[in-house]
Amino acid sequence: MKSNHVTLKDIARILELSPSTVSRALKDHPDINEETKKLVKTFAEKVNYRPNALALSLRRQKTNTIGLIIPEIVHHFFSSVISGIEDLAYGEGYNVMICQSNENYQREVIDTQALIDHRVDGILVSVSKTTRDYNHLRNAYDNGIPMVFFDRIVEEIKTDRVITDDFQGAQIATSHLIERGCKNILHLAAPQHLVIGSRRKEGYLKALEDHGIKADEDLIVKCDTREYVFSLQQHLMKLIEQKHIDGIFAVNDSTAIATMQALQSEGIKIPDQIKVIGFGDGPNADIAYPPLSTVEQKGYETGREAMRLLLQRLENPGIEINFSTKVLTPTLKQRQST
Amino acid sequence: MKSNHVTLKDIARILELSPSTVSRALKDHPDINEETKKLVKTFAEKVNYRPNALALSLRRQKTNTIGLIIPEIVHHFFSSVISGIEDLAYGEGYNVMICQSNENYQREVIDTQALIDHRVDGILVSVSKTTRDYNHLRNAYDNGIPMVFFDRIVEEIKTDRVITDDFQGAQIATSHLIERGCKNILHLAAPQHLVIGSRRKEGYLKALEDHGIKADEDLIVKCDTREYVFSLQQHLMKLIEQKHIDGIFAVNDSTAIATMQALQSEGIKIPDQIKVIGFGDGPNADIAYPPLSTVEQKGYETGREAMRLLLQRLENPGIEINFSTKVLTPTLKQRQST
DNA sequence: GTTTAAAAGGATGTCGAAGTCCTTTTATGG
DNA sequence: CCATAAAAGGACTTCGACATCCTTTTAAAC
Repeated sequence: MKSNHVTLKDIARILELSPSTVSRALKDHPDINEETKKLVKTFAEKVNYRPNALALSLRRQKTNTIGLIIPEIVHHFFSSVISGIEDLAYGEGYNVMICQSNENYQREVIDTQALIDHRVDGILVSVSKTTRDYNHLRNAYDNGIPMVFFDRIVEEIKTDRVITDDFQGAQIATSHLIERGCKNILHLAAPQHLVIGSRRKEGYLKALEDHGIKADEDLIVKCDTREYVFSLQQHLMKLIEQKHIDGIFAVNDSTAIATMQALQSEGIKIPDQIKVIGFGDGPNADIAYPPLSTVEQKGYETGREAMRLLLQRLENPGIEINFSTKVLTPTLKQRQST
Repeated sequence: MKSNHVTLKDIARILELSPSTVSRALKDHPDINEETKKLVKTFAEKVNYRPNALALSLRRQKTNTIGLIIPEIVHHFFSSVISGIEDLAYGEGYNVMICQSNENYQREVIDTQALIDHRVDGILVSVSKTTRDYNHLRNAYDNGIPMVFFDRIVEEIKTDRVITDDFQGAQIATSHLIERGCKNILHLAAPQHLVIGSRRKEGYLKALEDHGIKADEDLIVKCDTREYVFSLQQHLMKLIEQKHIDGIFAVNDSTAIATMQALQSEGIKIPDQIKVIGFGDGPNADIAYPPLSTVEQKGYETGREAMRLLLQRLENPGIEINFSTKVLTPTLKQRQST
């Protein structure tokens, strides 16, 4: 069993024509006789001829492939992004080459290089958490490959971007808790060196301020994973009792869900005694008990927008378009936890 | 900003050498003087020269890319599979081209064709639920592209396979329910034209038989998605009442979880009144209320094994190796729903 | 009967890399 | 001093598709 792809030359040899003629017959070139065209087309169909994409790309200097660098496919947000990108890309005749950095800087560098080596027409990137140096991306950029950053952007590199308004999202979430009657709201926060960490905290503080509630530094706890919640369980319980916590805004859904589970194991009723809200709206929110209210982060739209911005550049080569930043506003998705 | 990739010819022109010399200098060919080599290498490094992967693939008749066709990336099982595949592939110098069929036959056909067009060296496939015709895959096969099926295999095409022992998994799950005291066990099944659908049903039946319980065709309901559960809710409730159902084995976790939610909304206590077990063990099982007992399906291992089988063929071209089927045995993961 | 052009198709070069073959220069042996 | 070979590097070809340029045949025009 060996590779046996049919080429133009093969067809030409068998039909006793020149490769040029076969090529033109297949693309309805006026110089070719109708009879000949029919003959060639019928035969090509019969032997299942398909032009070699590599040869085409090499010749055309265009691969019709775009590269995607993404931290982790397992996260629902990112897999939704992929769908958004693909749906648009496919429609326009582009393929997507997906690379998973696994939140690993080294891998991200290798992936970027692989995409450049394959001469992708454009790159969509969401950088890994561990990436501090951006030379690999700048390199792609310098090679003239259009790039669009989404979600985890690199501020140092000026290009198109698609981001979620984390500040406003957090504000919406916190305001919602306040409107549902919460007075003492705990915020489980992400590390402050991450943009989402600080922005979401700021939104939380802004909402408190807007409603005339004094912020309390003790009510902001660094805790952004499921495991973290359980290891802090004792501490959190003490805090809840001392501060009469009646609402919790967690920086992401899985932390929010773990928190609900921890509280329930201590006999606390949700939402009656404490209301909980998350951020992100993956499918977990629906599965949790009670279903989790959260702020919906639009993965599919993020992908679509990023691809749209990229296509704009690819379809208008040579035309200078000012870089734009698309900000998506997350929306409240109320369920039974608030 | 235009594409400005450096080529061998560019380097040759600037250094006033021939392209051949530059090519050989870069690969340490003995015919080239050390001085020249150093000159070329230094310069190549400086201008960030990277060979064009397209040109290389065309010349070598090998792309070092393998194609992956997968139903839906959002599913935890499949994204784990991807990780398993990538970890092995990267190490061996292969890139992975991921295509998502979205459980859509048409898309799967297009994806397969795209992979063939790109002349991937091999293909890993898990077929979509809606695929009934396998000509697109047979086509790839006839083109001499090695294939490995995983999880959702096609029995008609003889090639390497990696599957989970669905029969045994279902048997383990059902036996577990019986051992926990269930007498009337409902099975929410996948379509029977899917191998996982029929095998899991058979495992369920075998477990009943082993424990001397008579099977009842009415207790096998085709229902394999979250949405399906809610649309069948009335019907299921009637069935549960009439048949005194005390245990449910769902063909996958999300169906199991949705079922628990549906039952709970009708006031039924889990596991006290009805015990529920799923299949797959994604991260959702831990989040569900109560945490879902399930049969652990090994996504990462599945991907690794599939890639391993494919590599075996790619690294031994021309050598005939008998097709093998690797069967992974799932294990019981008991939580609080049983 | 010759000019002219349209119709139909072939030959050649290009994209980028690299293997095969060929040429030039220099050194060594007899 | 010539023969021979090693050292160093260039020319040519190939992978597959296709665009550009070139050739042949035939029919129309004068």
